[in-house]
Amino acid sequence: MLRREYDQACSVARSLEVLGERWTLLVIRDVFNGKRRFDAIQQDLGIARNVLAARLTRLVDAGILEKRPYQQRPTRHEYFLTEKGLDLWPVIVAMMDWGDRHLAETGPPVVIHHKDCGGVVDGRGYCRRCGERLNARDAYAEPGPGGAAGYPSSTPGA
Amino acid sequence: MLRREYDQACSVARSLEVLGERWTLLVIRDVFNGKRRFDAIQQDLGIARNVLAARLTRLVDAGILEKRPYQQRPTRHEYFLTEKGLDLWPVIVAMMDWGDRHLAETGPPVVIHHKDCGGVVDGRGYCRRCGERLNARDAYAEPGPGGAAGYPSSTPGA
DNA sequence: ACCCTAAAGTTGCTTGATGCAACCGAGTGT
DNA sequence: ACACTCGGTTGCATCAAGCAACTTTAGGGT
Repeated sequence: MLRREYDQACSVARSLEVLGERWTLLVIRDVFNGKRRFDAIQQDLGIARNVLAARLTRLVDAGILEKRPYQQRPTRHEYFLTEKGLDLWPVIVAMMDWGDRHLAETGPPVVIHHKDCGGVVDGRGYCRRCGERLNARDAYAEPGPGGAAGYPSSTPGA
Repeated sequence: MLRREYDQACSVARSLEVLGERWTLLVIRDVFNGKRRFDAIQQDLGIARNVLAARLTRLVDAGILEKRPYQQRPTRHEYFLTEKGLDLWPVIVAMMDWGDRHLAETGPPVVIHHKDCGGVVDGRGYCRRCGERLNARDAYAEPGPGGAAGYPSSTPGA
């Protein structure tokens, strides 16, 4: 990105300075869906490896992801969402809902469910069945009628 | 953008194919805030004119903005949000809320209010005072304690 | 010993999107 | 006649993204 900053007194602009680069939100979505390792994300997105490395370090620097070693010698790490990262859940949900309603012809490829009651989650992050207002930890994703592969019933790890 | 498509069966990815380019969401935010003309948006964002032209035609093609002439000879137009564009309001609200909570040190630069009761709108697009679930037409933006210039009490035109 | 595989990147080169400034065309103001 | 406005378009330079090859530290097979 040429000039990374948008220089605006606006929280949308400030958010986009961190999230607005190509691939960034899809990387975050993958981590939400339980893909925590470099190669898993790289293969899922088909993103260039150098670009993925740049995005991950930037997200770690921004406090959105956390890098944790899961083995030594050789050291291998996984990426987890921090609280700040988990707070992005409503953004992802709102964007998914908009795409479901305006871009998906064959129905939603992915449906989000409420863990406690199994109800479907709406575009504002509320459970359609019990009406509860949810956060990232209260929900899980599953393939929908639009047919998405690679969507395990994953929970956002923290 | 090199490969515009992310090629994923996911509504987040499909939404980002339209919205994910640099500047696009800020252009939409400006139209939400009543900036409907080319030069108004260009001066507010400091975006290159050719890039703004490209974004606007793409957003019109995508059915998010609508181009309407407001005078003849010479023909001048304004850009308005369509229903599809107005439906992006929850995305903007969620992103603004995240930035307010995690990036704004001096308080929110902009606060969204409920037209009917004047209450403040939360990150899910609900009125904190009367509890109503709101849409774009129910709300207006005003400068907040974080100090944002150029935020008239504007309503999203349609 | 030797070869293959794996994870998590790094390096170098090419391609394409962005930034900048200048220009254009139709009409208005003085 | 001249400058000015709005809504762009054109040309060129720069920087980010894409791609493939390479690296490091290990384990497994023969």
